[in-house]
Amino acid sequence: MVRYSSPQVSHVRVRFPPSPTGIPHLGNTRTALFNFLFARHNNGKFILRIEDTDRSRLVKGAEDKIKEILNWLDLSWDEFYRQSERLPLYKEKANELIKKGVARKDEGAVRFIIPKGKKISWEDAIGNKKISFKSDDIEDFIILKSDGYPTYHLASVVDDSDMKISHVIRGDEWISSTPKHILLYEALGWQHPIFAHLPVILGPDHTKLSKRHGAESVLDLRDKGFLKEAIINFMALLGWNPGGDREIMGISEMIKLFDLQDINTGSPIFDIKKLEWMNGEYIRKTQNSKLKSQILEFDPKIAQIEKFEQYIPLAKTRMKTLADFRVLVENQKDASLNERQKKLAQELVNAYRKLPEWKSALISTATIGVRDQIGASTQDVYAVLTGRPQGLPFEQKLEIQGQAGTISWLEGVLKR
RNA sequence: GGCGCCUUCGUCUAGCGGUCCAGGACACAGGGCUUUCAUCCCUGUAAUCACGGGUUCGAAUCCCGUAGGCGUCACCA
Repeated sequence: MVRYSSPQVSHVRVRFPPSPTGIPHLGNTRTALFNFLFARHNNGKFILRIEDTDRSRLVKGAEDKIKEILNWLDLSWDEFYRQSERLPLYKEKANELIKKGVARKDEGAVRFIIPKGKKISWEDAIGNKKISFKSDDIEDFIILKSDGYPTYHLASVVDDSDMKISHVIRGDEWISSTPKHILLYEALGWQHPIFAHLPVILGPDHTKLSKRHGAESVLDLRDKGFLKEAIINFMALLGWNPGGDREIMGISEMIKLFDLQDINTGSPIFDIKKLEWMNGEYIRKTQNSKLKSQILEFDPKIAQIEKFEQYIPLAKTRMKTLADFRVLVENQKDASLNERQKKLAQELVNAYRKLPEWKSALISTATIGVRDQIGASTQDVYAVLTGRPQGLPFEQKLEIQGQAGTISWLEGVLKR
């Protein structure tokens, strides 16, 4: 089936509105990604809005972390707002609602009055379905707290209108709040934006993502050695399918293909195995020079390993994450050897000393010769040479490591 | 419990009434390549399309129920 890019929607303005009460997890970050993709696909604006209206739950540094995540992933925003700086606007609207008789004072707070016997419905852009609620099932709710700050409901409606948000793309845990928002839009005489409620990502235990699931934020994944390109690609494909069998896709390709119509209605489950595979795919297709800087950025101390960059082509096909590089390149110093392996080490030292030239072909024949002469196995060779049962192709690794370095390593092994 | 959303291999998904006794990817198993481990290549296991009723010549695809899962019922977002 031939697929075409979906047509552009005009005047698209979307927002990502995290509350600075913690570090966004993968699910929240994917919501940001989808908003970003939608904005860029339609040549619209992507707005970052900090929803800091709950003073008691503010976490210091959270806002910086949110920005760090978006910046690292290159999800750049076009406009920035902070709700705590817009208090007069919310207060004004709350008062307007009181004057209209649709809100009332309640112990220092302001409560919105739900009209009776109304049916509230909207067409949701995810799954193209109509969702409806009865107003009688909803209770009067607070819109302005006694500390003068608005609740999410009032603030988001006022801001989305003020900022001319065209599409509200958010997690589907907001579905049951949406009728409240629609009622507010109506009471204020405004038209509501298009709603798109994304199924949330679940953990392996089929419940909401949480700390228990390990890698809960993109920053944690980054610290484990995952590449942003892989994370973005993986997150995008959780719940979104651009059609066909395409899996490995760059951000520009995603922007070209993104369409709310292609987002699934069911909740996907986060499976780190697939992310690991995808990360490996990205590592393999990254240019060596770029991989070098990524490894250095991830683990600056790698620079202390002599000629480390020469190992990159060898390590590339054996890495799932950037963290794997060190393990591949560095020998295991405290491995214990049996008698046969010690003998192998001794004979190897003798053989290596006699080599006229330190080249992989010569290293290889010498090593295999000793191995067979002693009756050792290839696993023994790796155990002796690296301290691990397997590793980078030894003759190439040894050539890079150098004759002197290799011999002193083996002598160290023999002293244990 | 009320209200709402969801339901195709273990997982991500394709599928929009016939070409599907359901295709791809990850994971897993076996094989090839190979001086290790990988990469790469091939093969395989795995979904009676949650279940039960309809509609139709024909349903994974449409309709209705049931079950299960998830979400939400705060002066949190």
